Amino acid sequence: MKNGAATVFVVDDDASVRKALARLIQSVGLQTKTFASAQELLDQAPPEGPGCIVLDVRMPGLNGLELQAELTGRNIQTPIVFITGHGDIQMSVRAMKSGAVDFLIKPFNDKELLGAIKTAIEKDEYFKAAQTEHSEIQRRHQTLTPREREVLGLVVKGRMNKEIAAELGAAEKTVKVHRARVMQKMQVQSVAELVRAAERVASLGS
Amino acid sequence: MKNGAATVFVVDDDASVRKALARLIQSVGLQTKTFASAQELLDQAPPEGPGCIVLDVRMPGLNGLELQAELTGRNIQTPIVFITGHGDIQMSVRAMKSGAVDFLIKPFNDKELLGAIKTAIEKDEYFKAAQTEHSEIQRRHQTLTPREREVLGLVVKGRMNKEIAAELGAAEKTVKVHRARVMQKMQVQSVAELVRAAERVASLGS
DNA sequence: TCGAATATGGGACCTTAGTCTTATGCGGAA
DNA sequence: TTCCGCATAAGACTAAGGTCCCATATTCGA
Repeated sequence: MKNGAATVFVVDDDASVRKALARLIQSVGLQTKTFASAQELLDQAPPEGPGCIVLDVRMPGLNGLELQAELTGRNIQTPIVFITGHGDIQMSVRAMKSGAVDFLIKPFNDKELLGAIKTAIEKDEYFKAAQTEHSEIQRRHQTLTPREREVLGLVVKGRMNKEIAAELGAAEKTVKVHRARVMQKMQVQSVAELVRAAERVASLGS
Repeated sequence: MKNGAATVFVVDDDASVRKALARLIQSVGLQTKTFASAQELLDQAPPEGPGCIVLDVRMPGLNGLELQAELTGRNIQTPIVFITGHGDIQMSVRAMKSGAVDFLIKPFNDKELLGAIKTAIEKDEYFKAAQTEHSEIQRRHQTLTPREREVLGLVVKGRMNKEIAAELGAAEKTVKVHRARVMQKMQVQSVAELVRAAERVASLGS
């Protein structure tokens, strides 16, 4: 993975820790942005490129877990690596259940952290790629008219044109017209591709 | 979910804890089986119906994490709820990263445990259902001859018979024959269904 | 009120896919 | 050697899908 373009967002209220983390992370060629509090990160626009968040659990103001929840609420799923000096098991379990990539306790060795960051960034890259593809298909699906969506639904269920016509109370000819437009708008050349595209639309709500 | 038929496997080296857990779990109508050690559980045949494992981390012999790894190695993915008196964060994180449903520390309240068990059983039911369907499709796929598999691959890519014929160096007529047999053996009536079936085969290796 | 988007559908054709029957060649197992 | 599974394929259709061009009706917003 070309982690070179990735950015690691470091959130810790201790300036010296931020500095040390930034130095370590930069030493492997990653970009860093540091924040002294959860709020500072939230005020930032959501990141563009791939990246991850390295987050201290205990901080004044919003703590790490609260920030994680807030990000989830805003539908920002940048992977999070927690670090902490004084954590407990409940905290770590809660963080992991909420999807954290790792939860490290200080002092941790550099390799551990860098390994977790690498995993997190790869996860983000993978997710963002899937996301991009998915939203493109979603966009196309939204250009369909209601009737075209109905036809699409029945086509991907394997119905024949005549069956679709019967179910919708229309002429087979009309179904063909809708169907052709669906293929055009979804930008697919075959039923097989159409089925795959439709599966992805279905997989994340309409 | 009809958790009524589900079985909870309790593994703890302390007989009094086993007894208490069994009583609690049975009080909500679930079956229990208790084991004094990881090895005892492993000696048992893998469970048939839906269920989950409630597992103490610290035990003589194989500990909880080792048992989890061993089960994973044997491809048994019954969900695990860990409980512990003396755990640390590393342990909990490792358990969660390996897919544990929850990691509770004693003393926990009954609702917490029962909630985790409920989640775990639902997960198992969901997984087992998907598993069953998947292995059926897999079974059908294995009845295909090598040539039929090639044709299947190209059909679900959206290729036309004539294209498939060209790619395989065969007559279009022959492709039609293979294709018809593929539809029969995979027990589908349409290309749409075939694509979906093939996706599932592809999703878990050949 | 007028044009754009939507849904409808006929007619004419061509291309693909599917079915049924029949048949050949090959290689391995009994 | 004989039979079976596999791959091959032609002939003769039937049916299903796709593509032109064309035309009508409704609705809705500018």
